[in-house]
Amino acid sequence: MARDESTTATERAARRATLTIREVAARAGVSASTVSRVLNDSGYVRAEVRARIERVIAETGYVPSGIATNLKRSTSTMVGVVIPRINSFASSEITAGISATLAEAGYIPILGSSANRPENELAYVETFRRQRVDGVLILATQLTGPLLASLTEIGVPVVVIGQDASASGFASVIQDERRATRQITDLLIRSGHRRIGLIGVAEWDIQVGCERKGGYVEALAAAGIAPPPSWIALGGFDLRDGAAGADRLVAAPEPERPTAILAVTDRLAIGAVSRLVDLRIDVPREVSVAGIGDIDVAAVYNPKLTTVRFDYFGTGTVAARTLVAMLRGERIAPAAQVMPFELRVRDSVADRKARA
Amino acid sequence: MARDESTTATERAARRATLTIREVAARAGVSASTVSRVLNDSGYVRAEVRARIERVIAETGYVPSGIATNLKRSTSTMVGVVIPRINSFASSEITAGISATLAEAGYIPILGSSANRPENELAYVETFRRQRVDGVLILATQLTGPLLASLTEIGVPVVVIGQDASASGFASVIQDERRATRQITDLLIRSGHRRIGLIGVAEWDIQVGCERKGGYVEALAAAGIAPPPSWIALGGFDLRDGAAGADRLVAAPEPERPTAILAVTDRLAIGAVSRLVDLRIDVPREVSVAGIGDIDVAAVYNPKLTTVRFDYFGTGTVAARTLVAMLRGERIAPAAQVMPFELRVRDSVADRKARA
DNA sequence: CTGAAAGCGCTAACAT
DNA sequence: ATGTTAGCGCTTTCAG
Repeated sequence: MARDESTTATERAARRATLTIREVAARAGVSASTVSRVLNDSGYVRAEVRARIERVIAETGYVPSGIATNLKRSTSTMVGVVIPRINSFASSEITAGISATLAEAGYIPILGSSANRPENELAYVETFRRQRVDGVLILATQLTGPLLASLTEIGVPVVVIGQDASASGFASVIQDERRATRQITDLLIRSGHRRIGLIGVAEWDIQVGCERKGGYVEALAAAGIAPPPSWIALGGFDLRDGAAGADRLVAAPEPERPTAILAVTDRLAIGAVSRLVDLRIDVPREVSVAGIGDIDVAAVYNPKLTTVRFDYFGTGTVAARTLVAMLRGERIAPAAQVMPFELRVRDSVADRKARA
Repeated sequence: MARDESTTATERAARRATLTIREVAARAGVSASTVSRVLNDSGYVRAEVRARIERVIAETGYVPSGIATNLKRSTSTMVGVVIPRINSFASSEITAGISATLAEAGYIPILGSSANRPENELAYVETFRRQRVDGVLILATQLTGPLLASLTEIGVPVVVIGQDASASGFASVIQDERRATRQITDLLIRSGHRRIGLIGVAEWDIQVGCERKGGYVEALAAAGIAPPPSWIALGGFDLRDGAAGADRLVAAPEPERPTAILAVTDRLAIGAVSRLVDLRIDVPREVSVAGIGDIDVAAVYNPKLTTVRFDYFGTGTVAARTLVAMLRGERIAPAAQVMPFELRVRDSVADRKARA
């Protein structure tokens, strides 16, 4: 690819002005409509003429303007996707699932990564509305009133991920956070633990903050256990927050010091284990740790992490498929589809009954 | 938000047909041009008239069509982003950096996740071209001839990430893969290791497959070491590939069995360590392991992984900033910007000299 | 300060 | 089988 080094690729290309369908038509000696017909393979075109047009297209490298087509057809083949943080395991898996499904159906995702700021989420939805996307997929931190209003007024199909917005009229794809958390907490209880700490996150996060904590509390309550405040450490989503949580829980006064810790996220669990190891506290012999999510490294962490698996990629796939169905005109009830989950019992939880 | 449950949010919204600027103008008793002026805050509009128009806009919830604006102005405020696999640590960090920077500059990313398929990469670039994006950011698996041609012909600014395409006239943002790998290999050598195995990936991947392997070979050569085939295990990017690689290297005949393993990726390193642990081989006492990349869990893995840190988020930021500068008309030379890296010495590599 | 007119690049009746 | 015409919804001279 040796070239004139004094110009950039971009400069070279810029010299060739972008062709229009009319210019292609002129060069082929036909009208624009005929070119349009071969472009869209619609209507009748004599084989000879079609060949001539195709040759001109090939020679000139003409690419029709999607913008003009969109304006004319009043569709855009674009789907707006709002994600809180693209650089997290769950979000990126969901996005991958969405992207694959959308691509297959001929739609292209335009992405808004909101950095967990509700105001950004609203701003992206507004942007999508201007850009006249054909549909919206949203994984929102918080479904605030204005956001819901904007989603309603946008006037195109919307699928909400992660939160049940069916009461507001939106098809939703959700995880059963509460039940999953309850089951993993039950597992800890069944393993003979009674003093079970929680490393959680702030409660403005509906799923992870509220639902998961709720599941934990419910499971304990069902076993007749009422967790004292010293068992609960709330913070952010960072690995460090996991470490800080471990510090806090382990510092509880001896009679109530937890023998097991449930972290609402695998990352938090890993942060916690790492800190416990630093503290020379053996996991799981002295303290058991369980996570939630089953991120990829959970299975190869040392010790291998006991957790509950959510199928994030599948969640993205299901949401995108639902949207595509709506886009095709199928009438989808505004109900919530609940994704399945699965306990993954590995090595980070010890059975106290066996020892007792 | 109690509502009539028999209709979806979408259906309710669909009843309101989308307004046009002309309808807004009619309601405000002015012409479309005047509405356009207030929309874009251009030219003069009497305060009273402006207020009237703004009221109509607020009441009707009118949102101008970005598509029409784009067609008229022949820009799109959209930037095409091609990424091999959105659901990987490095890619998602890069994308996050891109997304944040682009948002700040008023551009919105449209995303193509190519699943590591060169043909998809080309297809996305073609799609971007049709959609008349204002610029392209591409992290390609392979910069094939057709891809390069397409990027040249697209006629808008392009920044290539991860590979030096400056010879083809493209501004590029790259990591110094070879030098980084060479340095971490040197670290292993300085720690007293002579038999150093490599867990690598197939060589169609330029950066990770070729460059990193090259750095490893160079460092060994400089130390007068010629790695026999039994030291090199090539595979994919998966955690399992790391485990498989560990199996292979550890099975080398005793006199040449590696005392240290360099995995070209932290994930591979973690997969390898996990397998070694299963095999009851102590890391780092019996076998040292180092990775490359410094993914977030590297610092909290058990043992903490010695690796080299690349700033992926920053890479995305720099690439996006470069593109934005080009978009603003600055003349950017088609050169490669090399991102810095940093050795991260932690606990997974043992010093053999100390013991000897 | 405001309106009329032209047109961005394409498609889709409607003619022929 | 092909061309003509009339816009899609907006912006932007150019007049007034």
